[in-house]
Amino acid sequence: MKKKDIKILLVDDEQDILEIIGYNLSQEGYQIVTASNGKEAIAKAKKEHPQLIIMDVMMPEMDGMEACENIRKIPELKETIITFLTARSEDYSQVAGFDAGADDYIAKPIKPKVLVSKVQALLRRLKDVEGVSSTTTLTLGNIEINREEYKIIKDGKEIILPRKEFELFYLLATKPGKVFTREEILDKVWGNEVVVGGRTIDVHIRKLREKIGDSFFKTIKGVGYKIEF
Amino acid sequence: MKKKDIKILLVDDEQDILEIIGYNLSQEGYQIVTASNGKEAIAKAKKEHPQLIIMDVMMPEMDGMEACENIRKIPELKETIITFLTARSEDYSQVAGFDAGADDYIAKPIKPKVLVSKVQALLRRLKDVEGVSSTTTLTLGNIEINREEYKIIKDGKEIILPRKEFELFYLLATKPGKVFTREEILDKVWGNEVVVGGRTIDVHIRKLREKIGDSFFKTIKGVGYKIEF
DNA sequence: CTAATGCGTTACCTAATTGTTAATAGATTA
DNA sequence: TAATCTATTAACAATTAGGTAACGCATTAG
Repeated sequence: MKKKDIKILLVDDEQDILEIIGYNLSQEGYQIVTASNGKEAIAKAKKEHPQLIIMDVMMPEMDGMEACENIRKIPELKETIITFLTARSEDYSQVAGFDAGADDYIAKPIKPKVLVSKVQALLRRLKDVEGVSSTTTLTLGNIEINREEYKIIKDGKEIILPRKEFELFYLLATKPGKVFTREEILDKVWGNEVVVGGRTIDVHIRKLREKIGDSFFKTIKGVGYKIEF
Repeated sequence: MKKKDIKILLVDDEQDILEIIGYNLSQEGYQIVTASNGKEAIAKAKKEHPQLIIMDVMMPEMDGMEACENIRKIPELKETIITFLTARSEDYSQVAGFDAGADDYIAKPIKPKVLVSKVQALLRRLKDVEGVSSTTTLTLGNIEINREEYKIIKDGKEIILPRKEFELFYLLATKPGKVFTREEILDKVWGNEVVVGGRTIDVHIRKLREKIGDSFFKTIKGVGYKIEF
């Protein structure tokens, strides 16, 4: 999905904030729709079907929480990402927003640049959904890989892997059967600038074999490794 | 909250009254539980967690006042509305009832219709609390988190947490199992421009481990923390 | 057949990360 | 205003992850 196809609904009772945030986001290429209270927000959300709603918590007429609850009840907007804007002082209410169905919250004041990168991060979630890996978990045979919880479950047993091991395993698991060359692995797991010795990958593979099971990992000599289920 | 999810505990030593009131309220769709004396009332209250208790003042074994005081001492029942049934003559006891922790009283005899509307009015109070400020408590296993009072109840014991600790705990508890990265935690609990030292999160986690129990908190090295029940 | 190459394995070292405690300044409350 | 209580930091301890060296084994090219 291209940026210009993405519609963002901004809801705040302060005109200034709508303008500042709106300006910055539209500079990035997003389509911006605004509303200045909860009721208006619901109406616009219904009409415009935005992918993302950024909403102040404290507003006249109908506050953000209530509006959020209402929006969540609209079937077409189930997939919409809702994030709150909250003043830093009222911090506990931030967390409270989740009950109302919010996906995230952002503390005010926020620098435009930070906001933009936050929005991008939030929308990435959306993209993923439309792309390939809709779920956070990847299931392969009797093994379940949960990116969110950073663990894998094999035959119901939970195995927690250190970062690098997890990433290596995850990489291989994204395309079972595909052979990943050493170069490819280094590139994706270690990053392209890091230089490590020649035995590093082997050692990590070994640890995975130990923890997950030898049989899953296949060495293709002179080429690299692959995973098989 | 729907009517059928609302549980009302009726306490009176006269079987007739239990039946009449119980019938009328269950016709309205409420769930009814009964007890015929104070002791039984406490036991049932503990077990059933009613939202509303309607209790006669004069009863054998243990009277309403005493039962009320006892019920008020049970943390999980802090939110329960207790109302007394009193004979019109003994009006002084009405006032006394508030000391015991009662929220209201109803004069006997009362016509069923009047009673029903009273009950509805009382429950509206409850609804408001749960509606506007969204759910007050989050329950996870044997731990109940009460956002309004910045405290948690574990195995019936109340633990009061300072703000930051509470927020951190609450954040983790919103998604048990999910690993929250340090970045994420800082972002949500401390806010996006606050800069704190590297050990701050650890220290807070440590305090939580101390107060709530070590076993709930899991460190994923190189990634972050998560909570498990 | 033998050397060369590539991979597997183990043990170990170091750097990074987290745990713990105590001290201090800032908030809050009585 | 004094008396707590909180949040944060600093300093140091403990732990763990990541990486490497060294060596062994297997395969293969010559």
